[in-house]
Amino acid sequence: MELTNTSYLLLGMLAKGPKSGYDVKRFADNSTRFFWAISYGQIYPELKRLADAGFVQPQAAARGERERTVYQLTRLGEEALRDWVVEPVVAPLEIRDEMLLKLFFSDVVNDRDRAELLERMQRREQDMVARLKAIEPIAKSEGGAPCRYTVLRGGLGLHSWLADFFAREASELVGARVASSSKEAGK
Amino acid sequence: MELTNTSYLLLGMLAKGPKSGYDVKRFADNSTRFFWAISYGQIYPELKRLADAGFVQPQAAARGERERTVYQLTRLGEEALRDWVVEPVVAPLEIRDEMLLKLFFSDVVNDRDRAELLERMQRREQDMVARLKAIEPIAKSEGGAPCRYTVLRGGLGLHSWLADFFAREASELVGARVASSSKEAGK
DNA sequence: TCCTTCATGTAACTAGTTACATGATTAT
DNA sequence: ATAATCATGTAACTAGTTACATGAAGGA
Repeated sequence: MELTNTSYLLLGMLAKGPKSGYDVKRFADNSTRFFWAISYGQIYPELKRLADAGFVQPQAAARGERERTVYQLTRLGEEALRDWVVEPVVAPLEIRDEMLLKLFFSDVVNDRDRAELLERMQRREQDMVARLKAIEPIAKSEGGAPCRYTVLRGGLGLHSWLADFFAREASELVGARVASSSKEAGK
Repeated sequence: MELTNTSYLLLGMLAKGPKSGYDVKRFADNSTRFFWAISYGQIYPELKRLADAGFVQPQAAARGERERTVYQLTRLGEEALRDWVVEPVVAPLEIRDEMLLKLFFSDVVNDRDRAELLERMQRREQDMVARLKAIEPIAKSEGGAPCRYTVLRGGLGLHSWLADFFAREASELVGARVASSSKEAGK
């Protein structure tokens, strides 16, 4: 069976202890989703595939009347995960950003509109920094998983840098606009 | 007709002058592809759709026997592009990174393997910086399109920051390993 | 009582990539 | 010669999202 990165995401999640599909989603939304998003439409079918192939072991774990299945990583799953982590491939960091695309083409609008776009982008990054900071204490305290914290600090630094960059570019534009309009006024 | 971000990418490209599908791809691979990749499988059908809807105007532009169609932005296309750029939506910056995913789960491997992963990630970012630097002179000299250069500087700063971060993390790991092994030796 | 969270799932859809085919032109 | 680039296209595929359905449990 062919394992995709999304499969390994699931294996990795289960390496931290048995989880239901719901648990995985909840945890992923506070961690991996910032560099590898995942939806229920992938999680549930993929957990079944992984179970069929013996990488994970399903266990009934109902709470009262409410059904619940948790999956536990098998020996095979552990090995597959480790093999994947150490496999020396170099994959690109992929970025998709509609706002950056707008910025790239924003020569077709005036400075004021471009400055507003930059300010929106700055705010977006600030918001992201705030979100990441909110989960920092949890990530920090997670014993036995220092990597989560490392990755979080990376994201924090990255988005902080971007916030600064957009702020700088925006204020430069506004500054230039003020300067030229005062020149206009001085004429 | 519903326009997607990919449609606007094409309109934006044509705003810089009439281009064939091939031209668009070539230009995109040196610019937008770092934050919005695009393939022929999207370009050619989408150019036709845009032409049908009147956003672009196809023109036969064969070179010798070799067929060639260039597309020119229409008034309608220009307006659609401008409207899209100024439309005040806040979209997230999406990242997908297999290596970061590996790093996140790398608690399951030893320090040495993790350090190697970090070094590979550092090299990847360095390579990206080199690639971006190679196109810097072109982007800088492009008269009338300062935004391309702005975005490029952003990418350059971003990947430089990441290269430093991974280098720092890697050397910290290696340092700790050396320190602990010398402690072992000192016993 | 009603809202939120817990919990599982799938069908339909959208976006995007890969791999291929075809053939002219230009550079080595 | 022949390799690289120019140029257009599509069919098949893969990945991933969205929207929906169902219903129990727990807290306000």
